Amino acid sequence: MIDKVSYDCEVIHQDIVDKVSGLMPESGEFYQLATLYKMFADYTRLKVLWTLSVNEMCVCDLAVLLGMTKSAISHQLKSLRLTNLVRSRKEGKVVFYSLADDHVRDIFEKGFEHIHE
Amino acid sequence: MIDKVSYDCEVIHQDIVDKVSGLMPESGEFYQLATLYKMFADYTRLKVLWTLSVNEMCVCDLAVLLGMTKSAISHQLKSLRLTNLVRSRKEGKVVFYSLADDHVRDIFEKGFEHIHE
DNA sequence: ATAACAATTGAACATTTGCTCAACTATTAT
DNA sequence: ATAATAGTTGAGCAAATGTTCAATTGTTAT
Repeated sequence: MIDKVSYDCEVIHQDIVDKVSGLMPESGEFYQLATLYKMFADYTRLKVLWTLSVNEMCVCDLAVLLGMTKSAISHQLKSLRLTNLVRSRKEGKVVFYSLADDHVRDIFEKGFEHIHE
Repeated sequence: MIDKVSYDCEVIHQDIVDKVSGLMPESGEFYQLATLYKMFADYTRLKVLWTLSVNEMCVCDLAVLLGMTKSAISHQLKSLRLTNLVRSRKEGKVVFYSLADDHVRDIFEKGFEHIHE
């Protein structure tokens, strides 16, 4: 959480550095943001998120659909739950997962726009 | 690059799985997307990208601004170059980096929206 | 009670990742 | 030519990450 302070050169363009420096969000914001994008940065989690953006789904169905074990899926779902991207509801033995809100869909949209450019 | 095919259960809700399965993008799309989001998923790269979204900047200034060595920054810039998120122009000894296009800004916007919800 | 199945969990392991360090290239100034 | 500085690069290393495996919980059916 602490920014490193060692560097190996002097500023070349002080005006630009000062300008950007004055606008920079605090480091906590960057940590939160990095944590959010980390959830999208793994192949498996990405497919889980995309799937849930289409339909709520239980762990078992996700596992079959994505060709993984329930355990692997469950571990990833836990990460997604802890970062508040998905929520779950239990119905008997079955746990259904769905997106926590619509931001995920927005983020996907921008991502697809970029790779389809 | 090859999807695993082992899983440890049977589909429970065939209708849902079929529906989602029919809409699912091919795996290459997910790989591209994960690669894109990976660039946003690291604290340092995220700050580099944010900085460049404000102003073009040289390696040395980035290093001082972010409190890192030129080497560390240069390695990250290489990743960002290889994924086509930034481009560079050389002016004498100095190399200036800037965003390759506006998608980065869009993706940031959605990310900030989410963490500020 | 017992069996069966959905889901979760923690430890172990292999892979990936980001930084450091030292060596190197390229450009400019003396 | 030589020195100084901006930037790049590859190897090495420590930390983080994703999957597997085995054990466990919770719920339903017999």
